[in-house]
This record gives sequence, C-alpha cells and structure tokens, in this order.
Amino acid sequence: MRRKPKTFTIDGIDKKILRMLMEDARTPILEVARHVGISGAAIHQRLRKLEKAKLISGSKLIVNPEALGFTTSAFIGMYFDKEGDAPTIIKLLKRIPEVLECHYTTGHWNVFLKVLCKNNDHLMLLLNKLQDITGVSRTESFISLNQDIDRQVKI
Amino acid sequence: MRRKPKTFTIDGIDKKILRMLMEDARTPILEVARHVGISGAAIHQRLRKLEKAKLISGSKLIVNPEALGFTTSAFIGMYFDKEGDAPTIIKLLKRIPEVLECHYTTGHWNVFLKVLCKNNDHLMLLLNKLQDITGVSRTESFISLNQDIDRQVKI
DNA sequence: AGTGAAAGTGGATGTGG
DNA sequence: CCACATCCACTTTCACT
Repeated sequence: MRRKPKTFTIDGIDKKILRMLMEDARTPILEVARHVGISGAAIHQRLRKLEKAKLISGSKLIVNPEALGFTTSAFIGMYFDKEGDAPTIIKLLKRIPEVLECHYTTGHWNVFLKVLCKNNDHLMLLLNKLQDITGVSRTESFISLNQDIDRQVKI
Repeated sequence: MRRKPKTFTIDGIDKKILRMLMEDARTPILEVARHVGISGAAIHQRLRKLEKAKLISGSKLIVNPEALGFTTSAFIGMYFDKEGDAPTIIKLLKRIPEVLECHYTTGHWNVFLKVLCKNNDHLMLLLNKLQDITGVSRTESFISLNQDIDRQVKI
C-alpha cells in the first residue's frame, strides 16, 4: 500500500494555534482567536482541518511523576538472544507499567527502554524482572539524574 | 531547604479522573463525571486539589511529527572534554530545536539526548552541528527505527 | 477561508447536606 | 467530600461573504 506524501502545508496562523495548544491543550478557542486575530469559528475550522490531516493526534493531561513518588528515571538497552524474540518480548514489556517507552534501535541494542521507578531499589527490582524475561541476554542501564529539556517537535 | 515528602494520597476516583484526562485532556468534565458517577462540580473540585498538589502539571496538544515530515528519531550520547562544560553546552542544546530531551546520566555519557529529524540527511547535519560544539569530544547515536510503547506513569 | 450570530453545552461557583 | 442550581463562558454550527 503506497501512501501519498503525508506532509501538509500549514501557514503561520496554524502554527500559532498549535504552539498555543501544545503548551496548554485546554486553552479556550476564543482566547486562541484573540491571540491570532481571527474569529473563534475560524480557529475551530482550522483545528478540524488539522485533526483530519492527522497532524493533531490528541491531547494529554500531564501528570508530575515526582508528586507520586516516582523520582528515578532511567534508560535501559536490552540485548536479546535472537532478533526473532523481539515481538514476544515487546509484548511482555507492554505489561510492565514502569516501561514508558520502547524503541527498536540500530546500534548496540535490540531495544531501548525509558523506564520510571520510585527509587533505586525499585529500579533494581525492575532490572531483575527484565533480565528474567526469556530471550533477554543482557541489559545496560543509564540513570537520568536530571532532565533539562523536554519538548515536542518545533513548529 | 528541606521539603516534606511530596507524595500525596489519591483515591480511586482521582485515579479514574486522571486516567481519563491523561488519554484526552479535552474530555468534558461532565463526561468524566458520568463515567465515575459523581457530579461535575465534585470533579472540578478534585481537579483543583490535584493541581494544587502539583500532581497535574498541565496539558499538551500532541502533534504528530510524521505528518510534518519528521520521521527520524534518535538517541545521542555525548561525551564532554570536561564535566564542567555541561552548563554551557546544555544552554546551547536548548537552542537546537531538534533536541527534544536532554538528560544528565550516569554511565558512559555526560548527557544523553533524544532528537527528532526529518530524515537521515537531516540527522547527519545535526550530528555535525553537535560535534562542532566547543567542549564536545565525541557522540554516539542510536536511531529509533520504531517506537512500540509511549505512555506516562501508570496511575 | 473567514465572519457573526444563534443555539446548545460545559465550566465555575456558592449554598447547603 | 458531594449534590444541586445558577450564571457565565465556550463550543459548535450555519448562512453569508
């Protein structure tokens, strides 16, 4: 199945709308309208257009993990015995809530995870759990002591 | 400055509210109310309480980078000549829009980046730019071929 | 594409249980 | 901590430009 080029031309007004809502998805449309200088109805139409073009894929409430006691974030590179084990292992990883991201990567590892734990003890338990998965030969982990940048694609 | 333990007790209703809004921050409060079985006013009060407790740190419109032509995501580990160069280098990294995340890490690297580029050529240019930063001695990069999991902390 | 207004719905708040 | 009722603001749609 061949797809057309998915890139979509958006103008300066679209950019302003997106930039505002990327910072706060609950900003009232009328406030956006005042900011960009067109009517609320026009903003509404543009948002529908952007959604239809799949440029907007939703909105999320952002929770602060630290307030829930999750203070240890880490990256984990995993080596598998066989490349072919990947689908099965990934299915298992999806069931582990501490795993926030899972990437297939080039380079050293088969997959690369971003995980979130309450503390170092919790992370140790998680590492043990990951290493016990059948088909996992080795893991390498890197604790994130501090995250200085966290943002989306620049519009 | 010593801080009290920031963990906060949230009950099952709070969890249901958060889970719904984490999937779609624009879900009407009244719909949440119907779902959890209490009034809209009560949901509103709980949300204010959760915000005051810093458990909610905002909401974001999620844009789909692929629809904008950004199809190459990668991780980059960076080595610095001196640890002390970090603040200066991080300041420069903040000005590079392709850098979406920047983590101080234990282990191999001084910092670890998540970047987003349009394609491999674009990534190459970015790597050159990063390597040209004064104080950067070496970089290692891992292209994410596919991301299978992307979520927030489990409530 | 954008405007303006109309109609419906949801958000915010205070009083009371 | 929650329900109910109120008021105001916002969303959504439509006819027109």
